[in-house]
Amino acid sequence: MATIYDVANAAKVSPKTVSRVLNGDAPVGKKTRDAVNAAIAALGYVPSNAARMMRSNKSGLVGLITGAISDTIEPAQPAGLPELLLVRGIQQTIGLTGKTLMIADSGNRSERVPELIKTFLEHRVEGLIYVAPYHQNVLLPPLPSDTPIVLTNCFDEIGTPAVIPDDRRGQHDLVARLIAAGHERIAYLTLREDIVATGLRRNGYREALGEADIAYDPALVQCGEIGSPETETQVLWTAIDRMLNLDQPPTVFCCGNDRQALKVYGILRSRGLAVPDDISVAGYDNYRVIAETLYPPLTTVELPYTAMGVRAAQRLLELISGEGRSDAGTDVVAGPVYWRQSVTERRPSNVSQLKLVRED
Amino acid sequence: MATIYDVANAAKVSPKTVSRVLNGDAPVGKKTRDAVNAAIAALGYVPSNAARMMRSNKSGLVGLITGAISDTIEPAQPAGLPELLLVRGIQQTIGLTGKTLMIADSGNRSERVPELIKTFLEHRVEGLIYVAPYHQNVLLPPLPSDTPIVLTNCFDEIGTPAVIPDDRRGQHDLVARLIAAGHERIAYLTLREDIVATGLRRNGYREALGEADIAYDPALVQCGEIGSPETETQVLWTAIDRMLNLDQPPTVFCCGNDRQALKVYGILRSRGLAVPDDISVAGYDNYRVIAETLYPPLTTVELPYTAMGVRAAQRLLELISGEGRSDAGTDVVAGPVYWRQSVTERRPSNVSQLKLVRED
DNA sequence: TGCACTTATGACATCGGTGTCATGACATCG
DNA sequence: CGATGTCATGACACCGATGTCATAAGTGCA
Repeated sequence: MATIYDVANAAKVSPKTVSRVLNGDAPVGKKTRDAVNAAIAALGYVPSNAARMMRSNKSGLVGLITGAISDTIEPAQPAGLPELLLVRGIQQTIGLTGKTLMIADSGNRSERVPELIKTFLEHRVEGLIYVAPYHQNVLLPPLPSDTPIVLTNCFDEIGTPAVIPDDRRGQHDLVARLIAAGHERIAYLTLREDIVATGLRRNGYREALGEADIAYDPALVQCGEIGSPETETQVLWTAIDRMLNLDQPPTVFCCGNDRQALKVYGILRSRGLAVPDDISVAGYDNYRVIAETLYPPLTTVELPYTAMGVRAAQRLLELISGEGRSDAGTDVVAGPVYWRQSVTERRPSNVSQLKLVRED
Repeated sequence: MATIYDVANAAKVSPKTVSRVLNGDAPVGKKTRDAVNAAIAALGYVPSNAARMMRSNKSGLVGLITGAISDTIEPAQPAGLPELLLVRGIQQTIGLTGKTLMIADSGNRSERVPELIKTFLEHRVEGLIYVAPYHQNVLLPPLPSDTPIVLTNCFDEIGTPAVIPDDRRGQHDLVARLIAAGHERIAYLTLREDIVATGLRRNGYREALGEADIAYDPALVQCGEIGSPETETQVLWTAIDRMLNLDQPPTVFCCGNDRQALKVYGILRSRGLAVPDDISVAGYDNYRVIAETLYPPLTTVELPYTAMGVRAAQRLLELISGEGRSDAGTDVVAGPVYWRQSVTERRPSNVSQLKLVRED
């Protein structure tokens, strides 16, 4: 690969003059400049970032650590793709600044993370972003204090800058919207109990009910994701069955995610129930391939991965430029409700009538 | 950030000795080594890759150019995620070698590609991988001859090393399997005419029919993806309708991809047809979130993105190490058929009976 | 015409590592 | 006991850019 000296020789000038042409930091005579540019083109010269970095100490690199790309060789969950939207948002934002994103993958084995961080530090990245595959609590090894880091889709307990989804508000807004559409018996099929989102979303669900003076009925809240993936359909089937046989059965099923909603569509139809004429269904995530493609399209809440990625990258850029504060804490990002045809609009007027009837 | 000189001073040795401890390229006395390691730990020293690279000319970097991460700000296609499995396969394979992957994103605007290539060359990447979001023909700007490149999910007409999916064989194997299961009237809802895969897959479809001496019936092959995304459901509905009203209606619908199959499930059920009892459905891609979650689970062919990513990375590594040949042409990767409950097994014995009946 | 000033260019040191070669201290062997 | 070889270590140059400073040529103004 040609160097700046080769170019200087070919153009019969000093290396420093070539440098000036490249960076435009001092005026260069037109004839000289043309000769240099001609030499650069003829030799196919591309300046070396490494040499440049040695003097400037600016690498122009941002490191991204994720388990999202290859969680395992054969991912247990068939989902596990949407969180790549986070990477998309980050890449878009970082790319705009002219910096280059380096991606490393922990394969979701946290013991590999320190090694990846070391590689990034060797490349003198200006900042780091850590992306978790789902909303969770993490604990990362300490970093040198001059390298900022932003956690994305996760948080820790020492106040590291973080960007997480607003699970409580998402579920709240969806349920509030269902209530506005006239639903009162709102079933909720949750995700596994041990994930952070489940608790937050149930809070949102209860909050929305409370605001509408609807009593919380534990019989309407069941986990739809117990046990192994193989038994999942059976678990769902049983939970749905139980709820449909209640004295006051639900008029709508809220699902833990759109994938679960897809399963619920199939189960309900196998029982001869039409969506939404006999029963409404709502999801979570706005996983578009499912939500928009399902027939009828699925009402759901956006899990705002792309927006979170953008926000995380912005925060990191602020930290790098010195504007941001590393103690500014956690950003919570909410996503909108997408109202589609999987939920019926019952008339609000009917709602009050129903209430009256029931109060008789 | 501490340098090797700081460490040398702290350990009271020469920088070269520190270098030897780091790289183990020459024996170092135990006491000296311990002192050096202590100094490294105390100062939090991390060697600079840039400085290292200046002498060694080995960057340890591989560049990946893709439009797959952010095709546009608001992707027109709600799909556009599975091709990230390519990135996953590449990352896995590159990561094993200790090299670091740099990712840049063209945002699917090809005019940005030269700029991205330049950035990578400045970082002196050892090789490049270009990933297309779907199987297509591309034309990249020329590269310096000492930087190898592998095209993935695309190819060009000048014989650049490439890895593409075996669309013909995938569709062939699926149809052959359907025939083995006793199906003869096999409908085929294709993707858009202008994409490479459509032609190849139709060849595979015809080939499989030919091998079983089943006549090709153009009435059974219709494009399911004409016009805008909004009208897609309508187009599908019409195509399905037309085929179901044939004198000899199909017993199975092959879809252009799993997403289309998901739509077809909904349409068939709305017409009161049960899958698979009344009519069978097959997809393409093995997009697991859909194929495994659909009820009943979907028979489909794998579009072997992860395997292709692995293969592409392997080929690049061979080229970098000098083993591979840059004129070895195009690798075609086939994926297996996933046989699930969306297709009925008709008895082969019945098939011959049916044939007899028809020949009467 | 001479002096101050700008413009265009080059010489040289420097960034942080590593390759090459030299050197001093021991160990081994005839 | 001296010659030879091995081991541990250091001095120094070099990789390819760029910052600093010096200098030569040209420009404006008194």
